[in-house]
Amino acid sequence: MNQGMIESPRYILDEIRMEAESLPCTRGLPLKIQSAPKGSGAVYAFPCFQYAKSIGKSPIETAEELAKEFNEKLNSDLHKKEFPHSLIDRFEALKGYLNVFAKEKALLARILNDLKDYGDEYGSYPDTHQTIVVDYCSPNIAKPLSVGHLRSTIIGQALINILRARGYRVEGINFMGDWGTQFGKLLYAFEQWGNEKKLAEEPIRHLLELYVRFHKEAKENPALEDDARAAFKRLQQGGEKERALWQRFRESSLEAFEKTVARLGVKFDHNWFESEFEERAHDLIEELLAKGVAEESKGAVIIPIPSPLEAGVWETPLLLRKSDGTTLYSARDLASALARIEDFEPVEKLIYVVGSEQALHFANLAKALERIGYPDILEHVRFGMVSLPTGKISTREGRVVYLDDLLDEAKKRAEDIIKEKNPDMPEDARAEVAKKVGIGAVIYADLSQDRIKDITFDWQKMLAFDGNSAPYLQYAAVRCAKILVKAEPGDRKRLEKPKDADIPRMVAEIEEPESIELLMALGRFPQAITEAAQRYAPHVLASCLYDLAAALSRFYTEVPVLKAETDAARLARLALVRATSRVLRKGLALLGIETPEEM
RNA sequence: GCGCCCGUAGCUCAGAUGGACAGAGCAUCACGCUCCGGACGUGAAGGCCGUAGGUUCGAGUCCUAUCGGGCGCGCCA
Repeated sequence: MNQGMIESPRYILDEIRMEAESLPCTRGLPLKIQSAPKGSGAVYAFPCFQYAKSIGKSPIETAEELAKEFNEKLNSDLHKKEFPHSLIDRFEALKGYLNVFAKEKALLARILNDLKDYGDEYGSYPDTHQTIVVDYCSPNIAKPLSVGHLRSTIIGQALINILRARGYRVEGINFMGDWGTQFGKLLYAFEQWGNEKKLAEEPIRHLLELYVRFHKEAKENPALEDDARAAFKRLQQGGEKERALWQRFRESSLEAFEKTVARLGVKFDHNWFESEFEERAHDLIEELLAKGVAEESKGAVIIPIPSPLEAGVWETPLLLRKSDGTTLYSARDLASALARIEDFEPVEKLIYVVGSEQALHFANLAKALERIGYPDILEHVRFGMVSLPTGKISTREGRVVYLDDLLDEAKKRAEDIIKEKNPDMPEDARAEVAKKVGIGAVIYADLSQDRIKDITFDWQKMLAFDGNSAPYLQYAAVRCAKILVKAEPGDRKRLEKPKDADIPRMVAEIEEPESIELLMALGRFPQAITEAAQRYAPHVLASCLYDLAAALSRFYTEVPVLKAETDAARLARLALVRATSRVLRKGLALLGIETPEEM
């Protein structure tokens, strides 16, 4: 969505890129800039193959010629006037690539400077004045949160945080499924087998029991389905008894959901209910019929979807209203989408963090919105299915892992490890740390990989505590914190109130490859936020943080901080450690993961 | 039957918009604390990127077939 957006660069790497791209000689040439590979020493590169071909020369020769020309331009008075604080040192040709080298010390100084100036805001971007509405979690009442909803919730929350850091105004909506024929089933089931006391004490478990029992009995006796439909009809028509009971299902469920989700650090901006769009859906259907967007078909109301390939061929339509006159989920979803557009006007995007299995529904919803006048507004941020080693998750058949159980187990395993690694930690502190580490591990296990892939649920993997895992990142942050705690008060004061003059002195001290690599890893953080936001891909941020933690671990073993040879070196390294600590914490927080002080 | 998604090291995964030798973690083997916490670091081994064609100066990435797995396909949500 940000592609082509012109913004003044806020961070150093973007600035270098802009400078390289705006050299007079690149204008008009078919040169695309890209990041240079890691060990090359360059920051950016222009591949010259295509251009070389167009002028009929070898890429190697072309790159060499361009390097010569670019270097001349770089040293010209014109360029120096346009970029008085130029950050590009030189261009070098290598194997058909034109590599852009930054002035290393200036680059390092700028990163340190950005870190100092922005403090905790480092990596964040200014307000874009654009609003994005994110639909996530969105469970069905009467079903407990299973590990499937875990994905929507943690991906959604991470995206919300990342988009906000990128400067978007975000409204997060939890859209509760509290309407539809299934509530007829529950109403009927409660009348038959319900237990008042259980409903008050354990609403979700009880509703699930009723749901499962209904389906079991309905298998033997299909007539129950009719009873359920009748019960739902009474609810729709405002039957007092049904209304009251349904209201109780709703309230107790929402309360339970919010409690569970709070354990993941998630709090919804808005709780919307599907049932509240029933009336609007009816009105909308009439309006769309009148406009000719919707039409009747076999007694139902649909929005026809033409095939993009063949004229006259129709694909599965978006079904709005059943032949019995009741609205369908699609209609309520469409009405709610329009409500979002109105309530939060102007809206840039409506994002739905929902599993891939609903791809068709959202593709059709997007086409419907397009016909109503909102093209390109809906974005289905899909993710793969979670299955269990024993097979597909099935609430009806009791094949589920509940979110609460998973989080309990995560905490327990983390506690065992803390007991082993850090036996002196007092018990109450241990419980608190175990919560952050265990739940962090669960969140990271999901967010560290591309969301599109299916996941087979695996305790081992969910609760990985070493290697590329949340605890590894948290551990790196904890090591930083420990160094800072042990630093002399005088040093800490200098770090708190740095002077501009400190920075050149620090840069002069940053010489070891581990230190430079660490600082460069810090420099890449802002770009990771941009890319993660553009692609709706939290794993881009996760992998940037992993690289940073790995750089810190190498730095930690190779470069002494408190026992540095000189005062100046110690201060410079302390500044690196402090910045790393902050960035790791912030990055993890964006993913929805807390960092303990010790572990 | 049609449509969408996935297939990269023994296992779990990065490699978006085609580009410089395909990278991590786990597991395996070998190393490393007189020094800020070893939930760590260093190294080794491990790959015809499912298969076959094609486009391109260049393909893990794009196209076409094909195999394997997942999901979906009008009155559920």
